[in-house]
Amino acid sequence: MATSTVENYLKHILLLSEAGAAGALVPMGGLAAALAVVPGTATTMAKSLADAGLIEHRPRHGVRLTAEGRRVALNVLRKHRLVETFLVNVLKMDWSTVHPEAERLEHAISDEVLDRLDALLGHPATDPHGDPIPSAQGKLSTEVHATLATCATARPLRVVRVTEQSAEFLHFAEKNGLAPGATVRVTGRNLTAGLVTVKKNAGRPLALSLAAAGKILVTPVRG
Amino acid sequence: MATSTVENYLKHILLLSEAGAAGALVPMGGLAAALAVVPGTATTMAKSLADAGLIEHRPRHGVRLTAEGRRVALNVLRKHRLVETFLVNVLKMDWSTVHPEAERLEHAISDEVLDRLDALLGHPATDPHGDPIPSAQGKLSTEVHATLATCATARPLRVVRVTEQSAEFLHFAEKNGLAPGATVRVTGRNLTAGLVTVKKNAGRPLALSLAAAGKILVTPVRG
DNA sequence: AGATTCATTTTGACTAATCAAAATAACCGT
DNA sequence: ACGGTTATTTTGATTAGTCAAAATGAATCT
Ligand SMILES: [Mn+2]
Ligand SMILES: [Mn+2]
Ligand SMILES: [Mn+2]
Ligand SMILES: [Mn+2]
Repeated sequence: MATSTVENYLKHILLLSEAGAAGALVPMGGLAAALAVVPGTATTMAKSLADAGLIEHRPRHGVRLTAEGRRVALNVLRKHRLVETFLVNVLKMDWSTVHPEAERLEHAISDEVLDRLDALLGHPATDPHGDPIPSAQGKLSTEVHATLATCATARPLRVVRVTEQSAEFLHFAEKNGLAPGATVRVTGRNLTAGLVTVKKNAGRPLALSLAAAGKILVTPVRG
Repeated sequence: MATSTVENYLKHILLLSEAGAAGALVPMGGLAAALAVVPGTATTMAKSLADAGLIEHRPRHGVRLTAEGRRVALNVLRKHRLVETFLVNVLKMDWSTVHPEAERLEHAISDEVLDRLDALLGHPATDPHGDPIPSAQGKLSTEVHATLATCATARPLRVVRVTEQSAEFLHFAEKNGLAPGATVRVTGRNLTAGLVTVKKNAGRPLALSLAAAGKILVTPVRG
């Protein structure tokens, strides 16, 4: 069985490669940063993961998951996101606090428990943050969404995902009605000032930095 | 934070000391066996737990939990048994398979999740095996029960606890109507042959070894 | 009491995971 | 094509946890 450490490396390689261009190598620097280890540690680990056939390591360039590594990573990610969903939907925990819990639980639950959680929750497609939950068959939705920093202005939008796990940001998003499911409109965007203004249906306008706006993924409201 | 290893050592010291005489030292041999490590490993660990103030180590004699060690051990045991209860009552898993799951989950859930599970389950007093769940305040029921090997014969009894976690034995107990809640009577007991015969209300008699019978704890049926 | 047995501790070695700091290779701008 | 900047890898050391096997102490049995 893969250790928690190995699972974390694989999961983060998956997340970083999903974030980057298709087929691109994940550089060691980014991986080390994501795992909060020093670069040399990531290199050492990369060598051993490559020996185990879980990743492909192009020295000095980066790493990529093998088919087997991807399978393991998707399983861990599925556990992570289903656990978050369970903690919020069943235990009624706040969506801003469940990430660190899931970070540990993802390594502790069996596939059997995973399946039962999935059934209990009604086979959800996304977790409380709108992050897609890999299917039992290992399919991970790659649907690409606009963000408050890039979407069309003036038209009504539905928030579908918040790509940040810090409690601070999640609290802020919730407090300001920017949690998944909410409806908003972008009323202004100033690229040079790096500022985005949004408005809730009947609310006061809210200003966001481009960086913050880029973390709120939206889709045009059907209608 | 205590590592999983430390938590396991403390939990097993607690279980062994509850099993033995009050105030008695837990010998290293038993501890090593319970943890499935070689005796030297247990000794090494005992020294470091003693340094951390979690146990008292009388070299060549055994170990005992300090107040702080007991507090940690009870918290882990509470997590273990509440997790087992959750897995059986909510996820509908078989009582014979939940122990190994809980063995890992007990180290992964926070006190926050623990409290919410406890509330979700309605503050249960015992887990699916009848094992008492330590209270949030750290009280562990020490109620002592008769077993099928020691109880009065002929009179109707209620099974209250099964003190074995192997799937084999639990399966056997369930298949033969000896799970907690069941009603039985001891129809015969031959100490020299080491055999106990029990009968379910309207069932065929069942023969058990004294060793097996000693693992089924019972209480006289109120009437 | 003395010798034997048994449990416990010690010693030396190993694996997984990590860091600090030095060495090295790739990249980039001129 | 060269030199400098930056990312990556190497090297040497550390910590937690473990085992095998030798050494030691406690207990038991004549
Ligand atoms: Mn994790
Ligand atoms: Mn999430
Ligand atoms: Mn455990
Ligand atoms: Mn139990």
